[in-house]
Formats: sequence, C-alpha cells, structure tokens
Amino acid sequence: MADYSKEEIKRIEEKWQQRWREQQVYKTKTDPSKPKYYVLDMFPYPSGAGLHVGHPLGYISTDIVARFKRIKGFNVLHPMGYDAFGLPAEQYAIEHGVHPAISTANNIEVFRNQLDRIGFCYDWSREVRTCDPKYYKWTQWIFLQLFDSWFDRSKQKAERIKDLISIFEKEGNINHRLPNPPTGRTGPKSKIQNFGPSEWKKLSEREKEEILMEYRLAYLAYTDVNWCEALGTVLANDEVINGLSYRGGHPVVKKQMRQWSLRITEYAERLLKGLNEVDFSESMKDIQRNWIGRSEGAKIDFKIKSEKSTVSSMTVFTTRPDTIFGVDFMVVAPEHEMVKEITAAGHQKEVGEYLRYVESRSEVDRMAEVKKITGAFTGAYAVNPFNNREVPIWISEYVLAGYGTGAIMGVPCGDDRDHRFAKHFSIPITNIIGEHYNGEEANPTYDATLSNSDFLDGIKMKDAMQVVIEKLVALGIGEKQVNYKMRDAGWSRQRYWGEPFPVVFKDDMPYAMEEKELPLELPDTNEFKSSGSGEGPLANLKEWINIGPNEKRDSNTMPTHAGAAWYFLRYMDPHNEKEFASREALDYWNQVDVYVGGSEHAVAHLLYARLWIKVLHDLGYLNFDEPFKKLINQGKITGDSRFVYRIRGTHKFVSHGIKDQYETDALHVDVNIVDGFELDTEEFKKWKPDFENAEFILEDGKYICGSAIEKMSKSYFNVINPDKIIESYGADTLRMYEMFLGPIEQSKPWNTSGIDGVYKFFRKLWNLMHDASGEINISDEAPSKDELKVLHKTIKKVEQDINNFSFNTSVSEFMICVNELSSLKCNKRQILEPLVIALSPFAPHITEELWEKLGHKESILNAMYPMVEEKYLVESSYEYPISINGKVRAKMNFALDMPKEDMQKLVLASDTVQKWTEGKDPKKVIIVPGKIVNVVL
RNA sequence: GCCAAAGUGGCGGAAUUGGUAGACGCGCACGACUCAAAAUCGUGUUCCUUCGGGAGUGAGGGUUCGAUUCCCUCCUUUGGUACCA
Repeated sequence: MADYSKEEIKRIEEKWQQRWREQQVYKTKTDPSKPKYYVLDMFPYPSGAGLHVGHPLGYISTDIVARFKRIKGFNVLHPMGYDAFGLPAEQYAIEHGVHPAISTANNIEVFRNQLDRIGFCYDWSREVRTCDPKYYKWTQWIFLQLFDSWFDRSKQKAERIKDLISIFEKEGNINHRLPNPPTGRTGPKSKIQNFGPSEWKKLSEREKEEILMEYRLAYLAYTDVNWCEALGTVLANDEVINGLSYRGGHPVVKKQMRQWSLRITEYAERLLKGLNEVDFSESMKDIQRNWIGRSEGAKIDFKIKSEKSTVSSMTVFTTRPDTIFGVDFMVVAPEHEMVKEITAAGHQKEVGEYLRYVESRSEVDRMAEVKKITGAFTGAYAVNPFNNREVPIWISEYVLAGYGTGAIMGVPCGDDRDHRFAKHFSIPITNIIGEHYNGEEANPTYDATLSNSDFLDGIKMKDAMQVVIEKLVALGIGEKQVNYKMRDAGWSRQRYWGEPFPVVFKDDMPYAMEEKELPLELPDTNEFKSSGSGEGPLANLKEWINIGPNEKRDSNTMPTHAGAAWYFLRYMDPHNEKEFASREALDYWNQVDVYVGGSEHAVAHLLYARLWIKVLHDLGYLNFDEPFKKLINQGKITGDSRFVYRIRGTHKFVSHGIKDQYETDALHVDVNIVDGFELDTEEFKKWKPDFENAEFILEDGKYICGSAIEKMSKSYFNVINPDKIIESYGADTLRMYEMFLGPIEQSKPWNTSGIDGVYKFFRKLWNLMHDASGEINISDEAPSKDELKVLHKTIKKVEQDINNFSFNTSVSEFMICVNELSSLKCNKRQILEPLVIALSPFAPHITEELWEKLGHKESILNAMYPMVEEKYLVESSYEYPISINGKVRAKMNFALDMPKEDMQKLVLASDTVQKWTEGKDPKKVIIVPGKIVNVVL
C-alpha cells in the first residue's frame, strides 16, 4: 500500500498540519500547576523576499526544544511575531507608492504560509506585530516610563521623576549632581548646574523642566545625526558605511538636531555586571563588554598658565596615572569649549586655521586618514602638579570631545599616538621607563620600574598607579575614575514607518501624553518622502503636527529597536488592553529560558532589550532584571553561487576551466539550473531572453560553472526556497537536514548533497514498521536486551544533545539507532513507540502519523518523553584497550569490578604484552578503570 | 592595531574534567538484484607500506605513561571593534 514516497509525505504533512490547526493543539495557557519553559526566536522583519533556507535554521532548533520540553512535562511558551516597522517597507513605499501597512501585511501573509509548511508549533493566538496600534500603545507607554524616570546613582536604579522633584525641594541637587553631559552633545543645555532647595523653588516652570530633562532616562538634546544631503535624510549609524550612505554611496556629514536619546550610559555598569548572570557565549559577552568599553583610570586637574586667566585649570582622564612624570604636553579636542579661552594672541591665527580645517573634514576623510598627524599649539601651558613642570597645550583631532574629559595628558614614551605626535611636532620626550624605551617607538608596558619620576622612582608601574591616585586624592586634584565608551542611544528617526513619540510640545518642551490618550496613532498619508529640512515625513502633515496654538507633536518616530525591546513580554499576555502584560503572566512566564537568533543583533537589540527590562524592573513592574537566561546565536546559511563567463561583447559563454584564454565577464546564474557545477545549457537559454541565442564553449562536453560562497540574496540567484525542498523531500527531511548540517552556531553554505541520507533514514524507519506491502506491521513481543540497549542509549544521548543545543549529533544518534534496529530486524512496539516519541520534536509529521498507526487517538504532543532506564545501559565488563608506551596493541575484556592488581597480572601475562616487552619488566602499568590500560616500558 | 572564535579524510562534520582520532552522513570503489540503467540493499573507504608496521588533527616547541583536548611561539581564516587616552 503506502510507501514513504513523495505522495505519501505530502499527504501526511497536509493531513497533520490541518489537524493541528483545527484542534489548536499549540495553544498555551498560563498554568501555575506546571513548570514553565519559555523558548523564543528573534522575531523576523517580514521582508518582501520571503523565507529562504537560512531563516528556519534557528526556528527549527527552537521548535525542537519547545516540543521536547512539552513532552518532558513543561508548560511551554513558544510564540512568534513580526518586527514590522522598518525602513525597507518605507523605501518600498517611496519607490512603488504602496503603503507600508499594506506591503507589510502582504509580506507577513507570505511568511506565515511558509512557516506553516515547516510544521512549527507556534501559538499563533499570541502573535504580535510591532506596527499594530494595540501593540505600540504599550511601546509608547514604556517610553513614557523612561521619560518619567531618572537614575539614582547612589541606589544604582531608576526612580520616578516626582521623587527627584521632592529631593530637589528638600536639598537641591547636592547629592544628585547632573549626570555627565551625553557624549557628542554640544547644543544648548540647562545653564543652571548646581542648586540648593531655595534656588530650585525660585526657578520658573520652564527652567525646572530643563533641569529635569538633564536627568530623564528618555530625554531630548541636541545630538549629531548622520545627515545625507543627496538623500535629503538622516541615516542610522548602521546605514552609514565608511562615511558613505548604505544606499547610493553618497557622502554623509554630521548635523546637529534636537532628538530623543535614552540615557543607557547610566546603566553601563549594571549592563556589564548583568552579563555575569546570563548564559551567553563568551564571544557574545565579549562583544557587549567591548561595546560598553569600561576603562578604569583617574581624572587629574592641571593648572593652566595662559595670557587670559578666565580658565585656571583643566581636567584630563587617563588610564595611566603612573606615567604622570612622563607628561610632555597636553592635547585638547578641537571642539572643547576651553580652546578659545586659553589660546594666546600670538597663536590665534594658527589655531583658527586648524579649527577650520577640522570642520572641513568629512567623516570619510577622517576614516580614511586616521593615522594622519595634525594639530596646533595654543600658546598656553599646563603645570604638572607634582613637579611644577610646564608643558605646552595643543589641540588635535585625535582627541575626541565625546570621551572622558575631551582632554588628555601626552606621555610619548608610553603611548603610541602621543609618541607619533611628539615626533611629528618635535616635542622633547621624557623617558621614565629606562631601557624599556628605545627612542624609536612608545612602549605601553606595565612592567617597567619608573625613573625620572620623583617620588615614584624605583616603583613598578603597576604599583605606582595606586600611589599616584592616593596622592591626587590627598591633594584634592584628582580621583579614581571609570569611563565607558558606550554612548547614549539616539532614539529619534526622521522616518514615517515607526512609533510616534507620545508627547506634546508646549513652548518647545515635551510633556507626556496621558495613558488614556494612547496609542498616539501613526497618521495615514501617501507622502513618505522626508520633508527635506532634515525632519521626517510626518513634518509634512501640518494638521497632525500642530494641535493647537503653540502645541506640537514630534515629527520623528522611534527606531525599530523600540518595538523589539520588549515584545517578548507582550507574548505573555498579548490581548491585554489594560496593561502591557498582567503581573500574573509576567511573574509566571518570567525570563526567556532560551533565546535564539542571529549574532548581528548582538549589540543593539540585546542591549536595548536588557535596558528596558532593567528599567521596568526598577520601577517595580517585573521581578527579574535580565530578560534572557540563555542566548544562542545561530550561524547564517550562506548561498553557494554559480557563475557563467561571457566573452566580452559576444553571446558566447566559455566553461570555467578554459575561461582564462578569453577576456570574459562573470555573471551570476540561477543555481536552480545548475547541477553541481554543470550548467543545463538548454534551461539557461530559456532562463532570460538575453540568453536565447547563447553559444557555449564546452570542456569535456560539459559547461562547468564557477562558484563562490556569498550571502543568500535574490540578486545573486543563489536563494534556495524551503518550499522547494519541502516539495521534493517533505518538511521533516528539511528540518532534520538543516539540523544535521553542522553546529547551530556555525555559519555554513547551503548544500543539498547530503539530504538523501536524511531521507533514507526516514524511509528505513518507515520500513521498520511496515511490511513489504506497506501495511503497518508491529509486534507486541517482549524486546531483547540488545534492542532495549539500543533504544535507551539513543534516548539518553538525544536528550543530552538537545540540552546542549547539539542537534547535528542527535540526528546522528537517531540514524545509528535505526541502522542498528534494522540489522536486528526489530519491529517491536516497546522499542518503536518510545523511539517515535523521542523523534517527534525533530520530525513532527511522520511521527504523528506513525503514532496514530500505533493505535493512539491523541496527538503525540500529549505523550511523555520516554524515561531512560540506566539498568539497560550498565555494563558488567569492558574491553580495555591495552596500550604499550602510548600505542594501542591489544584489547582484553575484564569485569569492571576486577581489582587493579588482578588486572595487572593478567595484562602482563598476556601474549601480546610478552611479545612487546620481550620478557623485560615494565616500569609501570597505569590502569584507568573503564578507560584504558597503559604499559610503560 | 586590539579583542574573540576557529583550523581534523575527497566533502559536511564527530570525539575535550587528557584515555582506541575520523562517529554519522555525503562522495567514491566493489558486490548483489537487473537484459541494461536508475532506484534499492550489502561491503570497503585517513595516508604511506617491503603487510612487520610507520605517519597523522594548521606549523614548531613544551608538560605527560598518554595531547585534537593543557601551556608557549608562529601562520591562516572568520566575526567584532577601531585615534576611546
């Protein structure tokens, strides 16, 4: 009757997918009687290209885990949704006039169909779309929580703004000074820095708001944006590559705009420490640590000697206070506000010219010439506090205004950049590290013993650090300081297709909208081009923007990170209209137990999500402050492209091996008309009208294509659609094969050459349970010891592999199992039933079918994962490899509980050992129980 | 430049509290079935070999009875980051 044929596979998969849908078997409920498990995929951006075989790689792994945990007795939350706001839909709208809402909905439809065909067990009743007003109402609401909070440094947590106001009323800001101004920010800011309670009370409403803005976790400030004149728009950092726009390659310049930012820098330390609590790969943690960029050092005040006395001192940040006596000059960032104050009359011209030069430099120039040494002397001097030595103050663009204090002390013998600077401008170099400095290049060692260093002479640099810091503190001219590279997160986008900011500007100051007014819906429009002045498309909608005399909305929208920063909470309670999720659901589902997605989101998405969860936790909405317990980064599946070589100016195509004899152009050719490397020349002629009259120069009668591993992309014609694989092999084979390809975290090219092996595995399993005529054929006989051993060995290993996310080896275990059962000709129910259950997470369709054939009425999802019975696995004896001087020469079987002395005697008496030792007594015999016996001569 | 990960047959890859390297799959070779081919099934498959054995996990060194696994130096590849003091 039924063979495991293409037709049968199709019938089985359609049958079960339909049944799952009808019976809603994947619907999940909050059920405190069961332990919970939350398995999450990074939700996709629904692009127009649909799914390719690379997308499901991570989804298959989570699907296996979700199904596995479910049959292990967990209540599993395994949802899916769409990161539906974003630039491509907007770009598509500009080019084709299709509203982003429509194209996005269409794309989601395509995605959903493709996902369903792979047999995923998502609870679709919990689907979220970030562009749905019912969803982004809460994105806006959380944004307002950030707006309404500040970071209390003494408690290291977020608090409400109203608490800050009452602190100000009682004691001013003496205990809560202004946070460091956001790096890179130069625009106007609150003029009042420090104040007492009476001063606070005297301030106007507006002045109070300005000060509060300096504390809010979501705040408005003038910050640099990447302005692209040619595109008439602002670009995100990742849309700028080497100073040029990602689309079109136009020059990009910095431009100041008043924008929203998130004060993520206040959370730098907690974001860093939190990494110790979560199970992310070390390299992932390193990338985040790197990004946060913590560095310990000191800030040191230097007195200034200049013509004008308006500025009497400057502060530098250094990680090497131990090198204080090696300071030969100071460098200040050109943008630093003290520059014009200290510049001597005689140096005005030189400094002015240099400032103009710096201003003229575009990002591209700076990127291209990082090693170029430039600078100007201000004519002012700084005084070393320890030896009163006067050193010149320079300005140079290698010192960044946005990091530390925007000023450094130059120690040429210890720092490479300082050294090159000193050499270039002929500044004399002081050597404080003796022979460690060769006069040619700087040596950033920590190991040298200091000399020329006054009270530090003879002290190791490592130890001098502490000595200097103590002295600085004692003198009141410096202290220990920690700096972070991380910047506050720019949160405004000059775009249409995103969440509007839920604020109203009155007199240019933003005020939060009330919760009952949310969501602030994105207005409908047909005009998606930016307004040209650097504002987003919403600025064109005057009626929407201007809501009253002197009352305006924000024309910007939030970045896509906003919706993605908390979506995993919404899945817990997706239809709640009163809260972003109920406390009950949040407490029950809690952290995401395992989160799977691409490493391209390692920095931005993960940091923002971690930030939002920490803030919500601080404000009392959550009882956990890290969202993801475990993170797996699945590798990308790359495409394996094929090329044909056209002889220039002709329609002749030459085979790869002989192409060098001609002048040719390589053209991508659709991988679907190439068999391995051999081109189907007839199909090629039909592929595109241009090639209708193609002629071929063959080698050995074949046209051989060239190849390259590239990103899977439509334009390279190397995209493999999963539907195509499902068409010929079925979803179960696709799933198993993608898992079998290699470790989930590794990137690899797609290659179908091994897929037959997986298909054969299913057929063998099928044949095990069916007779020659295709009828189910199961025996109720009691299984043998061998059969039980094979089964239990397999389920034990597979269980371990799933827990380790090592799916490629679990597929191998199943193959070994079926091979062994085939050679035992085992068709016994007591073996095959547990095996089918264990296989069900990997191959849900065929296992449901077999499960039904085994006489079960309920879905296999309700089965229990088989218990491993160790008694079938324990061995009483073991065949020991006998190695002589490290080389295995023989094998001998011993009971595992045999005393070592007895084993040693038997080993030494054996023929093989006698032969190799030639009668001599060995030096020693090492016996590792259950492992190996080694005889050392 | 800096940080991290990786380097194993013809190919994808297995094996690490140090214990028989190459599991499993692909490919290839041979055999069975067939008039024949395909499909299927079975056997073999790291390399060299005078058939005793020898070499072998990027290269070189070290620790060890024993190293793919630990340590040092170097090479290559991939990812991250970059004038961050």
